[in-house]
Parts: sequence; structure tokens; C-alpha cells
Amino acid sequence: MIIDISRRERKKEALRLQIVQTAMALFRAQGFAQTRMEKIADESDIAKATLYKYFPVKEAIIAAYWKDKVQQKEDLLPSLFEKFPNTNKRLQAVFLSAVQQFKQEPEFARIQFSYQFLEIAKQPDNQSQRSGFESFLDVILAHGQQEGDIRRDIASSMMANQLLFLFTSTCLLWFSNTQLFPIEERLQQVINLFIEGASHE
Amino acid sequence: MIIDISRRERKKEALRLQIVQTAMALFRAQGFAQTRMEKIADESDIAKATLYKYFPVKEAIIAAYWKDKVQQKEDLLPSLFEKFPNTNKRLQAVFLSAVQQFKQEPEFARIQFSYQFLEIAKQPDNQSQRSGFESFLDVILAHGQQEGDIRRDIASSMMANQLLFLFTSTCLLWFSNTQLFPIEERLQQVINLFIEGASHE
DNA sequence: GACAAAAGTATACGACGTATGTTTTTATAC
DNA sequence: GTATAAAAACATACGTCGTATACTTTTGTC
Repeated sequence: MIIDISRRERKKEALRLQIVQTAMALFRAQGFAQTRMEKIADESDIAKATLYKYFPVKEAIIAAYWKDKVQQKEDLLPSLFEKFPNTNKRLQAVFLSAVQQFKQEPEFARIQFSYQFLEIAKQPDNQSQRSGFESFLDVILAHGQQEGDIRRDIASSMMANQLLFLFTSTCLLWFSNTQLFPIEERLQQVINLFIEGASHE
Repeated sequence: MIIDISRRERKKEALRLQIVQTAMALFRAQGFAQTRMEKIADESDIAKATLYKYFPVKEAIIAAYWKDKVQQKEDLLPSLFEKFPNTNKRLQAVFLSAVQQFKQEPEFARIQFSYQFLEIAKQPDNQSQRSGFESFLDVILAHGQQEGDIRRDIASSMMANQLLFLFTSTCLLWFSNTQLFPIEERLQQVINLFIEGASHE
């Protein structure tokens, strides 16, 4: 009664995936706000209570969708260090690649960013819960510290945290109103400011 | 039927204030989540629909409460430039003073920071809607640009925006779990990193 | 095949926030 | 002062979210 691998877990994972797909199809067809949780449960052929066991709030379905998508792209990290000469360029590549993904479904991106931001704040001590993106940034910055273009007197994890917030905020702002500014240039500006600092020379 | 000053406006403002006070008293007595909007309406002796005309969501009452509080302290800005020698110290003073306020009611502070963050994202083009705090920071940074310790090739408003996000994120994180780190030191670190940048030397 | 834990079900409910149409208050014009 | 039109407040009903409870089915182990 303790070990819990294989069948049970596999079924759960399959159902989880199926719920996400069903829900996303509905969201795309009728919009997020217009899609009732009851409808999602019905279409997935499960009870509403079961749906809520898998996803405690509607937004969590969107979050799961993006998480799956991001994990598919995780193997790109190693090649980053060969492809790009310094931390600035690496961060730029990561930010732009991420934003490219989100751009394809702006409405869901907006929901994701606002939800993720509040989630970060809810479980701030649970490191395993942290977004994969943050540890991504951490690795890049730590690498930069070793190579020598990033300062060593501040922990890379703290800087990664800051940078994640800046990225999230900037994206949230942009996805709320894509007319405001060109996102690619703004992200570059954010990175520059982060690395070079606000001081004069 | 066009001009709308004096009596009507005064009454509205008075009612708004009275609602905030009534609600805050209830929040303090029973907690935010445990206080029903209906109860607030009853205690304020208005209909629920009226309450919602003044505050579209419960969190907005908290936001109004803090806004009033902050406005009371706005006259401190001018003296900042005499009292402190550079931008770093001025930012530090502003951050610490703000955090000191919020510390007295941590639960409400948490609600304020998460709500404010999402509000920023909702109306990103409406400059007048922007938090007074952001223009505060803008003034300080622009002043720094003139004095020469802040870079001039990036608009002060953009830097203020970045800095506001960093402040908000850091506070939100801390107020979600005050055990995590000492907030004063962390804010100092945030300012240093913002001004000096992440690059090595 | 017995049995306990986990997962799923059925159902009712509390609270938020919305929407509707009606009544009261207010500012102005006669 | 009384008429009148806009704004504010009201009463009320409603849809949806997310929770809670108690019950049934499925699953893994002995």
C-alpha cells in the first residue's frame, strides 16, 4: 500500500493529460472565461469533484498546458553554452525563445503569467515547486559566474529569482496589451539593465 | 447635469471612506477571507449592489485603504533630496519606509501586493491609474540622471517600472512567508543589484 | 479472495461577483 | 417651489467558482 508506481500513476497521468487537452480545445473554441468547469468535467467524462482534485482552479489547467510544452524544449539548455558567447546573449536567446512560444496563444499566455506569479508567492519555500524556468536562469547565471562575466558576491539563485520576476512582469504587461511596446526589444533592454545596472558608468 | 463637483462628490467620497473603515474593522476582527461582502454592506448600511459599485472586488477595499495611507505620507518626497546624498540611499529610504508601513499589517499587505500587481497588468496604458509609488520612483531616478549617478540612455520611467516590479515581487514574496529572509537586507540587495548590475566589475 | 488505501462519484452548499429593473436623491431650469 | 433628467442607491435573482461531505468503485498487497 505504499509503493505507487506503474498502473495507478500511469492512469492518473493519462487522465491529467486528457483533461488538459479537452479543456484546451474548449478554451480555444469558446474562450477561457466562457468555458465552465462543469463543461470540462462532462466532456472529459468525469465528475466535477474529480476535476477539482486534478486542478484546484481553472487557471491551473492553463499552467499545466504550458508546463508540458516547456518541458518538451528542455533539452536545448546544454547547447546554449556552445552557441552563445556570453551570459547576455544566452539570456536573450532563452527569453526570446520562451516568448515566441507564448506569442502563439496570447490569451492563455496572459493567464499563465498572472497565475504563475501568484503561485510563486504562495509557496515560496518549496524549492521543488519552483518553475523550471527559474532553475534554468540559475544555471545560466552560475555558469556566467564561473566564466567570469557575472559578479560572484551575490548568489546566482537570488539573481535568477530577480530576473524571473522581471521577465514575468514584462511579459504579463505586454500580453495584457501587445500594442504597448515591441516585446523583443523590451526584453533586450531588461537584460541589459539587469546586467549593466542603472548606474552611470 | 454635466458639472459634478461639491455635494454629490463629497458624499461619495465620504461614503467610500466609511465603507473602507467599516470593512477594515471587520477584516481586523474576523480576517479578510471570513468577512462576507454582504456583511460589509449591511454594516455600512448600504445595498450589496452599491458596495460593488464602489469596490468591484473585495481586494479593492484593501487597496483603497493603503492608497489613503500612502497619500498621507506623500509630502516626504521633497526632503528626500536634501537628506540623502545619492540615488541608492534615497531608494533605500523610500523602500524601507514603505515596508515599515506594510509590516504593521502583514496579511493586508500580502493582499495588497498581489492585487496591485495584477491591476498593473490590467490597465497598462492608463498612466493616471499607475501607482503613485511608481511615479515616486520615477522622480527619484530622473533626479539621479540629472545629478549624474544614473545612466541617461534609458528612460527613467522604464527603470522606475522595473524597480517597482522588483520591489513588489520582493515584498510579495516576503509577506507570503516572513521567515524566508530579512526583508530590509534583501531590499538593500535588490537596490544594489539594480544600480550596480549583475556584471562582474 | 479479503482488505485497506486511493481514486472517483453524487450532491448540496456558501460566497463572489453580475445583471435586471425600480426607486430615491441630486442638480438644474423654469 | 415644482418639473425633469441624470446619477446613485436599492432589492432581488442568478450563474459560476470552488468546497465539503458522505458514498461507491478501483487498485495493489497479503
